[in-house]
Amino acid sequence: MAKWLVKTEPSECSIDDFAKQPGTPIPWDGVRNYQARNFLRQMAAGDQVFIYHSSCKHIGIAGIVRVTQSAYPDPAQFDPESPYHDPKSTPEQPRWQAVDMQFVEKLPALISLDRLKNREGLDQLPLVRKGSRLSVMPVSADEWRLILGHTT
DNA sequence: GCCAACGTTGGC
DNA sequence: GCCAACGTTGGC
Repeated sequence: MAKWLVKTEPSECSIDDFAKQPGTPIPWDGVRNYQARNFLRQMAAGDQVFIYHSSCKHIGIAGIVRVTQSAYPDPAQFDPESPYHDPKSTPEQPRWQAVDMQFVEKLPALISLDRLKNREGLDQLPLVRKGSRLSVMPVSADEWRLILGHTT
């Protein structure tokens, strides 16, 4: 089972929004970057995903969700009213994908970006690489374990 | 609010 | 195909 990390602004969708509806799949939509989209396409039901809070007061990994539905065309791309509308997308040739995810757990304590940067073994994780803006990325089993492993 | 780094667009 | 201009991301 593959593992992943996704970034989100908690004002948009936070781990608490998942926690409020523990049995309900929430669409992960609005991804408008090709590299991130390609990773979305590789997600399978059952995959676990770190939720990372960005552009906020407490930056870091806040919890875990899991994929309940693999990639399907993101409806927002067809909606002229949506900020995620893409006029170059058609139902025959959709450019963008969404997946559904649902709550697994909120971490007892946020794992801060600062801590992630200082952890050995995470140098290859795009999240901590200078200038990286990738919002959906794979996490290896080793990285996953390192991230959860120690909390000091 | 600032700004470095990045991705995309479009003229040539 | 190049690359300048522009818009966005995201930490600080």
